[in-house]
Order: sequence, then C-alpha cells, then structure tokens
Amino acid sequence: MKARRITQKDIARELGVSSSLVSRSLAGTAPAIGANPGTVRRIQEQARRVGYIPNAAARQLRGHGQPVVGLVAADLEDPYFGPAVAEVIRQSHRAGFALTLAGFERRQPGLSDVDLLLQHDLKALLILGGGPLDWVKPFVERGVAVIRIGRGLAYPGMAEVTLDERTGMGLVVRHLTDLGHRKLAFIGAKLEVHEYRLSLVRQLLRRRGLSLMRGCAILSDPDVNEAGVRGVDLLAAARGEDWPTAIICSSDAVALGVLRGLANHGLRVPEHVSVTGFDDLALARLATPPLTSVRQPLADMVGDALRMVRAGREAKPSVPHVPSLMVRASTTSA
Amino acid sequence: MKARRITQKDIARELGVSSSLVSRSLAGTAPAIGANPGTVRRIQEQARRVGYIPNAAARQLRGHGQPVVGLVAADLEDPYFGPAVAEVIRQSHRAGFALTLAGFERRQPGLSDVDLLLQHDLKALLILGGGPLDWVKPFVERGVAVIRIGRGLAYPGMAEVTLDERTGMGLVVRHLTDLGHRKLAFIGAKLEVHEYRLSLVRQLLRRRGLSLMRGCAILSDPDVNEAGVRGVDLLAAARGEDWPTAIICSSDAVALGVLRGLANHGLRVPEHVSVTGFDDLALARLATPPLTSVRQPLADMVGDALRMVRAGREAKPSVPHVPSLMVRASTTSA
DNA sequence: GTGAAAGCGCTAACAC
DNA sequence: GTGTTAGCGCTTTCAC
Repeated sequence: MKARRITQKDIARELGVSSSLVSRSLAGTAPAIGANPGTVRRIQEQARRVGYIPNAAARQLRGHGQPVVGLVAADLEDPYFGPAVAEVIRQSHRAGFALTLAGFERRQPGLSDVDLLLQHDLKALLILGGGPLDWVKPFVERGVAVIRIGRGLAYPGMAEVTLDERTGMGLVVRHLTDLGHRKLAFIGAKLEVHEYRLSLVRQLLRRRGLSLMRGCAILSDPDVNEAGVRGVDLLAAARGEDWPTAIICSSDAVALGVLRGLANHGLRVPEHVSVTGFDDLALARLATPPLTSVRQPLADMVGDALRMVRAGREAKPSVPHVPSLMVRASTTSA
Repeated sequence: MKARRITQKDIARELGVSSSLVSRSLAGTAPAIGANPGTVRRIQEQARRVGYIPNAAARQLRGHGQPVVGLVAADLEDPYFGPAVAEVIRQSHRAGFALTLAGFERRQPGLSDVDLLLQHDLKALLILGGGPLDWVKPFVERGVAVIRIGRGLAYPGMAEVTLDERTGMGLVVRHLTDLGHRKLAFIGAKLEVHEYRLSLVRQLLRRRGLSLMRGCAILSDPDVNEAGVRGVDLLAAARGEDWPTAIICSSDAVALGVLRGLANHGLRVPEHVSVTGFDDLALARLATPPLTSVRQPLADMVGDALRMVRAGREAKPSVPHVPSLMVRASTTSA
C-alpha cells in the first residue's frame, strides 16, 4: 500500500522540465539565477497539488538538511524534565533544528543510544540535567558541540548553561534566616546537582556563622521521587524528637516527598517545620501547603543553549542565569 | 575543525579493497556470499580503529535505515507524559526504531512540526494522549501507521492502544460506594479523556442507582495543573457548605490540585472528603495524603503500541489494558 | 532561461 | 572472492 513518495523527479517529468529547475524553484533559488517566473510558479503549484514533501534523508545527505540536535534528558521520571523537554522542542523547532531523542537509563545513556546519536551527524548535543559523562567523549572528538543545560561535573569541551544556584540557595537561606530559623536541615537526592546545592547551603550558612544541624544533611536516594520520604525517615532516626524548624530541599520533587514524610511523622508544615523547594515546577504551587521555591528561568536557559548551538563550538560561554524566590505557604517564621 | 567523517570509501582506499566489500563486511552480509574471512576481519578491525560510524542519512536514503517513528506528546507540562515518553524511548530503542520528536502547543502540533515529521518518511506516528487530530490526515494519506496511546476521539485509519477506563473507573466507584460514599463529585480538566471518564462515572453510578451531586461534575480548565484548584472553587460556589464526601478526579495531577483546593477551603482529606486520582504517577504516592489511584500498565501499553508499529497498518487492534486500583490514605469510609 | 551530470554515503545486482 | 556500477532524492556546478 505504501504509496511511493512524490519526488522532484516526478514533478519534473509531469511538467516536462528538468529536475534541477524543480529543485531551484522549490528551494527559492530560482529567481536568483533569473528563471522564468511563470515556469517557477507552475512548478510550485504542481508541487502543492500533488502534495510534494521534501525527503529529509536526501537533504541531509546532500548537506542541506536541517541541522540535527540530539537531545538527551537525564531522567524523565523526574518531573523537572517534562517541562524542560517541552521548552527545548518549542524553541528548537522555531529555530529550525530537527531533534533526535535519546533517553537515559539511570542518568546514563546506553551504548545503543549513543550509537544512534552518533550516526546522525549532530550539529549539537543537548544534555538536560546531570549524570556521568564518559559517553560524551566520541561526540567531542567528532566536533559535535556538546551543551549541557543544568549543572554537573564539567567535561573538557562541553559548554554549560547554568543556573546561578548560589544566588538561588542564597535567596532560600536568607529567607529562612530572616524568618528566624536556626535549626536547619537539608534533604536531597544522591545526585551531583543536589550535592552541589548542599555544599552551597553549607557555605552560605557558614558565612552567616550558622550551620546545618548535626546529622541533618541527607542525600538518601538517586531517585528524586524517593529521596524526600526516605530523607525524613533518616532525619528522624538521626535526631529523634529533636526536629529542625526548617528543611531545605534540593528540588521540588524531593520537597513533595518531604512534605509526605513529615506528615507521616505527625509534623505539620509550616507550623512545626518550614520546607523549601527548588525549580518551581507546577507541583510547587499545587503542593499542600504550596512550596516556597526557587524559580528557574527555563525559557531563557534553553534560548541560551540554542544560541550556543547556532554558534557552534566557539560559542561564548553562557552567564549563569539568575533565579528568583517564589515565597509561598510552606515557610513561616520560626 | 569539523573533521570530515570517515566513510566506507576511506576504509576501502586505505585497505585497497572495494567499498562494496567494506559495506558487506560491516553489514555482516559478507559471509553469506562467501567472502574471505580474513579480509572481512581486516576490514572490521580497520573500521573500529578509525572509528567508523555509519551515516544515518545515507542509510535512510538507501532504504536500509532504522525505521523512524514520530513521537508526539500531547502536553509535556502534564506530569503523565514524562514517564510515558521515557517508556517509549526505552522500548523504541530496544526495538531498533529511531525517534523523531515533536511537541504540541496546546495539545495540537504546529504546522511546522507536522511538516518536519512528514519529511521523515515515518514508519509510524505515535501519539501520546488526546487532543484534536485534524493534523494527522496527511500521515494517514501517506500510509503512515498512526497509533495513539490513550483514549481520545477516533480517527479513521488510526489505531489505538487504550486503557480499559471503564474497569478503572469501575474500581474507583466500587471502592467509594463500598466505603459508604453517596455524596459524590467529579473534578477533571476540560479534555476529551477527562470528559470520557466523567461519562463513565455517570454510567457506573446510574447502574447502582446513584448519581453525582447536582452541579458537582466539573471540567474547569484544559490545563491539568490548574483544573484541580479551580474545580474545588467552582464546587464551593455551586454547593456552598454542602460538600460531597468524596471527589473522583480524572487524573493524579488534577487530584493534587483538588487536595490543595480542599485545604484552601479548610477541609481535610480524607476526614472530611475522600479523593481519588487516576494514572498512579509517582506524585500519587507522594501526595499528602497519598492518593488512592488507578494504575495504568504503561509498559504493557507502550509494548503493545510498538507491536503495532512493527505490524504496520494491518496490525491487529489492541485489547484495552486492564488497570488496577492502588488504595492509599486519601480515601476512607464516609 | 534551462538541462545534463556529478556526487553526498551507502547498498545490491551483476559482472569478472 | 572481489570489484564495478547504478541509484536512493536532492542540490549545484557547468555547459548550452
């Protein structure tokens, strides 16, 4: 049944012109060489009439295809990535890039995924989120621009579009200390970014002569959906009845679990404990209580990444994007 | 810098053999025609040594590329789709399909996205979730197998992998009525699937001689993240202090908003009102209280869809997949 | 103003 | 056993 696709040749034959003229007419390069406008129009009309669609593979091979961008998302079970991928799709298509998608298994793509991407002669590789990077070597070697959105271990030759996480956590720490909180805990997932956020919190507190409660810096599980509940349990095990008055979470997903975990232990938020998130996903507003959270300017970050894609390997590095704090009901004075 | 890629021709030249022999050796078709095993090995080794990677576009053009499957996700802001996309990626790559990704704007892909997909000579088009379908016409016309995962308006020539939603909602209704609930409400988003779920609830209740409370069937907003909170507000406006004892939600995302909305109105779950979700996302377990929800066998459904992709247009239709009910703390006796 | 021809990288029918 | 050739659909010299 698979009706063969209509090619330029078909159009050429039907109209009794050469396929090169068809090509030029459809590509818009015909006027430039002074082709007969009438012929050009006839060709364009015929093309439309028969539903001509250019063949992506042929164009690609000829070197005039849309630049292909590989998209790799660290963990699609993490609710952060849905909206991020959506934004990449929107902006990529607007910018005229084709997207090829690969997933990770446990934040590291499989060999076969890497092969697939390599075969596509990528213009750039966009990595959403953290995770190990040993697999990017062949891309860098082949001159593919590798760009990560989000923080993680550096890799030589890889560019990064980052959030100014220090400022973000600074807003959180300031907000909580202004509210009078001194007994602070941190709960995150066992991921680089979360570890980094923890280290920032520690620095920021130290600068104010404060620190996290002893035994209250918890990175429990690589799965952001698990880390929150488990983190609270570990906190309880470590501190008994001596609860912190505020818990800084490394992401909204973790915070959602923390809210759950605190409820399990009979604690109310924010009356007994204040809780903060990070990312400001839809679920931050929808949580009960709504989460105070750090908003990432996602659209700007993706836009910046695509700017670097266009610029190729010698793109100017991106300046960390400045987040803002959305204050909601999950935090209150100590 | 963009070092030209190594081609089969390069290998052929360096080894002083013909490129066809290279092709056969690398494709594994060499032994079949009785080639010298030594030569074949030499070629394979050289290929590995110089880091040869086949060119996807050329293969595609030649007709021996990986079948390309277009993936269109209705709404990546809806937390349902992240895990669904992840599952599609996993299974597609395992099955040897390449994925091309397009997004929707407001559950309907833009013209440019459709064009992009068309150019790719798709083996099949996989649609995740509902939404309008006028845009699929050109795919059907061109003989592309169009398969939707999830329920929605039918479209001639499109296959569907569905959940047995009737059974799913039946489990919910039965669970709630067994618990003694008689004052029931329904809150969903203004989407086909949710409307359908509402109609199922109505049927199922009628069969038991019951019905929703008057004015308590609410489909408020096309955005699943908004619909819940708003739905509760509308419920309050419609019924004043006369609250239902249970609210059936059309999805987990909606239910999360409903939990939020009920809290806004000073109601506790499940003491004052029981709430049920649908989909059983990670957030169902993490909500406070954890949501009783209908679990979709997502992996099975995706597997079924890919089976249909392989089978092409005359694939046997899929049998609705049977869900199960995860009972958690958001529901209790009336 | 238009067409013929070459070639992108790969494969397969057909020679030798 | 291996090489030559043609061609997938498209673009682009270059020749008329």
